[in-house]
Amino acid sequence: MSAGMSLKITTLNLNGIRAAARKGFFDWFARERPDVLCVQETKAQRAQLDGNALFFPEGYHAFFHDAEQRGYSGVALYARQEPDEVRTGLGWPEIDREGRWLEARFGKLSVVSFYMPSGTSGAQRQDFKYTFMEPLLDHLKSLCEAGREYIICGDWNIAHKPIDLKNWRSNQKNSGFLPEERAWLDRLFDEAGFVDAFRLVNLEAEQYTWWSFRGQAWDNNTGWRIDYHMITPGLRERVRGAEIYTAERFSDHAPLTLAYDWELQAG
DNA sequence: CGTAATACG
Repeated sequence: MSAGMSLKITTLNLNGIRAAARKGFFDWFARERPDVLCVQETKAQRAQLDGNALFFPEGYHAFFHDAEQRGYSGVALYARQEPDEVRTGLGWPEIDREGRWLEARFGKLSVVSFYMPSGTSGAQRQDFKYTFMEPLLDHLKSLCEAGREYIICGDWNIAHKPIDLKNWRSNQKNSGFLPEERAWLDRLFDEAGFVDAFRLVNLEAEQYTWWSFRGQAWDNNTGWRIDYHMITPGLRERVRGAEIYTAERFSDHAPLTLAYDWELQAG
């Protein structure tokens, strides 16, 4: 019987870390104080943030994996405890130059900030997404089998089931809810063994994490659940609370926080 | 419609 500590982890696609900061995101972060914060779409280079204390909050170690292209993509991770090791990228140049993967290792637990390519801008980017998904599934399988526990947080850019978006009927031919993408998530769960930690503890409808800026999507709650904590099966029994924070709006996504019954090992 | 640079989501 282990009465472990609670580990609180938040993920959020910021749609620009500087814009999110102007909207008060770092005030929320300071109030909420998760143990680990995973963010995506920083849309900034490290050099554009250096020297601004806002982006380096007291009590946190900050790590960045920027895209080569200015103002584009990029992920980051903030941790109260210093990780034993940080790995940026997957070792795949096509993906790594877009800054989409950052892993922090704490003992036998890894926390990843991940940003799946979007296919919404056209066929070329959808092909890029599919071309990446194929080897990624094998890679995720190997992670699941490696004897470590993983919490892969981020914007996966795929809604899994009709319950995960408002207008599922009209979106079946749109990127993010294509049958092939949904089947890939099925394989992530059924073959690789990953678990959608939020869905494990919350079975309600209309639990969205993204709303288009266009029209009145936010006001009408016309959303999609495309941000996830994907966890290895060993963590299944350790998921405690789950919350999507919508009281304030820092970007087109909402912060997704889960608590785990887990104590980080001292480095 | 929004971020951040003239593309991408």
